[in-house]
Amino acid sequence: MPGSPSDTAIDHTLRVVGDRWSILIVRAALRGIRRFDDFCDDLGIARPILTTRLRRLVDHGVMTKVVYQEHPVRHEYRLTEAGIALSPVLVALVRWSEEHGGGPAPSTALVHAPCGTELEQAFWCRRCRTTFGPTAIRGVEREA
Amino acid sequence: MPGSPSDTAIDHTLRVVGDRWSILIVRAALRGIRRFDDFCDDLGIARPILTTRLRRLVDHGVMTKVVYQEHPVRHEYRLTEAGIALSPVLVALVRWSEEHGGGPAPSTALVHAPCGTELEQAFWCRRCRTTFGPTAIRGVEREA
DNA sequence: GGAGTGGGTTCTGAATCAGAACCCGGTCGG
DNA sequence: CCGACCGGGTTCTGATTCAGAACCCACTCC
Repeated sequence: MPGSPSDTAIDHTLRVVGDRWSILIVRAALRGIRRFDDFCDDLGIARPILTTRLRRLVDHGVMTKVVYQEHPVRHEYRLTEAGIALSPVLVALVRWSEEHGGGPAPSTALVHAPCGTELEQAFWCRRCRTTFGPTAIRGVEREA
Repeated sequence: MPGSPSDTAIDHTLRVVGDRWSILIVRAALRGIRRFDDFCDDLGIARPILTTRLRRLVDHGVMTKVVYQEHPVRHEYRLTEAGIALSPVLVALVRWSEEHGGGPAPSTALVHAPCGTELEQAFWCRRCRTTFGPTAIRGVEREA
């Protein structure tokens, strides 16, 4: 239901994060990882690929490269607001992995920080003040 | 915040849908596309790649290949329940594309079917009965 | 029996991936 | 002041994967 033929916005997004590594990099960053070598170790990604992925993410405003000390110059990579805004994608993927992905169960659960209850992800209609599932979604044409 | 180092469930999922095409194929399927050539035309994907992607999606239970007529035998590809359950990922991606993706705005809006209001996607805590954003998420270790 | 249709497979070359090795500026210990 | 080390890369090399065009085949329709 999202979009019409050759709707290119999502296509553009997938060019940025639509490979096996970028999403995992964002996920690692959400867990607090910031330094080149830590990404390497955590993800088991080859260094050259990490280089290109980080550069691409920076170019597209998902992460920023900041100097955290001079003498010697050292950088770290942080998520921007836009990067943090990818969380729903991550959460949706984690959810789906748990329920349908097969493979080993993840070792951590995602919870609502204030109360510790496992979170749910839902579609929300502000007019009806109700949550609903994917079958209640429709796509409508929007004027250009 | 999702998961711990080398949490392989999401990794496994990304091996299935973590390329530029699979997600777009699922999106097309959600729009009602079912036949090989229609996927080709709609997505502008090369045929051999579509072949491998469809096979992979079928192998992993995201889609099924069903015969919709004999004489001559014709198949179509439909989403399974698991495939439909990928909607939140799609929606999250579309949302992010609209807000942060740059590129052209999508031509369709996603709405709550019964009332036609544009939908929102949120995290929901059933205990607190409240929605919240990504900054209120925490990951906790789960016992094996 | 010739054209058309659905659903592919087989060729090519180009781009991308993965890993190991190397590099380079700076700092530290002796 | 010399060698080892660390963070953050780049450069090589081969194995996959991508993309596109062309081809194939069973079947139907005219």
